[in-house]
Amino acid sequence: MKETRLGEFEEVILLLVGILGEEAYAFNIAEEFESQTGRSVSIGAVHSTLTRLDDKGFLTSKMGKSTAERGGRRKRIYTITASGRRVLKTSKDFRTSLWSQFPEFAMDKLVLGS
Amino acid sequence: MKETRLGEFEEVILLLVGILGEEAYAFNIAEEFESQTGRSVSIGAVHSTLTRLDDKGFLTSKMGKSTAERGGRRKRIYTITASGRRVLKTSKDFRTSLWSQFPEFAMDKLVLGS
DNA sequence: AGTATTTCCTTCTAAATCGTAGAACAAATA
DNA sequence: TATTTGTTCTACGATTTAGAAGGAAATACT
Repeated sequence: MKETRLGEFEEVILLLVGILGEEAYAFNIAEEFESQTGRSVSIGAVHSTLTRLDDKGFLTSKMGKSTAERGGRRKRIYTITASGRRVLKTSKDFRTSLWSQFPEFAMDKLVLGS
Repeated sequence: MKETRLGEFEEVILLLVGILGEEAYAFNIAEEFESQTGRSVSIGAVHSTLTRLDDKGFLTSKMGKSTAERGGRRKRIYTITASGRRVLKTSKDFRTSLWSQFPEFAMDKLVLGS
């Protein structure tokens, strides 16, 4: 429950949990990660990070219902906490501030998504 | 010279080097870091990160002249490389993309610096 | 002038936390 | 029971963090 720092991988995973909403469970997160970054991750990496994020209080989890698809095992669904949102926001604001001070990126503010 | 991943602290330090320009030497970077983040860093942390960033080819360094102030020892000035710029840009674009997908942050795009 | 002291800054050493991979295990359907 | 979806456990390398040790230039002191 100690609010420590957020590593780079941790931050991405936390954001992905926020983006995926009800679909935020390890396997899915790993797939989303790969499709968004193009780089591959091991499922173990995602799981241990999720656990660490949970320990820090940035997210909580609950077991979901098992679905009716073949092998559809019960999933552990993760949800971002208020504390998690806060740390993400802080991180975002900080980076935005830094970028705006770096001459080369300063004007990128207006060219989002290019 | 292997272009590996960029940790969260590494990214901030690299950005700070870009922002500080000719004044980018360890001590100064550490001070700038503290004033911008409010969190304290040990000088050793900065130095080892700078060295690692150098190894990865994201920045280079050269010894500067000693200044005329008391104790004004020669500084090692760091400069960001093209590869460093590239990795920062990639990281920035990636984060921007993720944030825009997180409902809660999606519209923050227009409210920079708040 | 010559030496000690202070200040600014880097290098080295060590330890804790984060990031990564993959094997082992569990539950549901066919 | 075989296959598929998923989680939990075990380990190790890389990043992050701290602080001690060392070194050079400017100032203070005799």
